[in-house]
Amino acid sequence: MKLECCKRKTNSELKQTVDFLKVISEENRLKILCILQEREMCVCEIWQNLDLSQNLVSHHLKVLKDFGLIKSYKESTKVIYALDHKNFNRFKKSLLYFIK
Amino acid sequence: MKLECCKRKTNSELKQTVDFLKVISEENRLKILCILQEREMCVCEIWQNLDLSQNLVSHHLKVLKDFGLIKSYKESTKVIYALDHKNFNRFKKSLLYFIK
DNA sequence: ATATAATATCAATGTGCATTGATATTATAT
DNA sequence: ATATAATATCAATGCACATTGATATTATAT
Repeated sequence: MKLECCKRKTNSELKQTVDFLKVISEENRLKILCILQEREMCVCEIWQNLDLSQNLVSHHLKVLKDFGLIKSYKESTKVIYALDHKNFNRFKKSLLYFIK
Repeated sequence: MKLECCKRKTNSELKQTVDFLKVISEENRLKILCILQEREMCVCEIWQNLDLSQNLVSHHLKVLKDFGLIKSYKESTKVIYALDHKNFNRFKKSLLYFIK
């Protein structure tokens, strides 16, 4: 019989956790999350803290947003990004179940 | 001026954390770590809990071992793998610094 | 000596995904 | 109307890495 962490039900949660890990295991995305833990920020501010092309920053922000780790709203020409604390905490909690 | 988490010194620790994340963001490797949190095990036992070819199990074990997350010793024809708790905890702690 | 069990290694293939360069969109200011 | 600033999208490229199939190694048992 398989161990608890390899059973079907647990496994689907493990897959979600793996997806979370894949999203945050990219240097610039982890940095962005790190940055947004300070406070919400517009793209240009985030950009200043990284060494990336503008479109690449945009791309990584999209990945994080699509996964639900950050959210955004417009303020005139700027777009402000902020952590989605609720989801972020949910994924962190899930992760800690697998790496106790 | 860049934020704390984007400064040079912090950044090198962030890179290590990213490498850790890359290693554990593979479904089967995360499972293996999960399994070995129960107790140490030989390859064939680990194998029974996964749905992988033998050589692929071997490959993932090597990745985990090279990175220092697990260690092994021989017992006649078998090879027993165990968590390297010290390193594992070190990386977990590092990770939690970036995703508070 | 030979066979078998347990594990590791190696070369080849395929794929996901970060990166790049160019262009589009949206909103404000003149 | 036009220009500029801020951000997003798109197509193309390249690379890291998981996967596969075949073979090698190591130790025990007969």
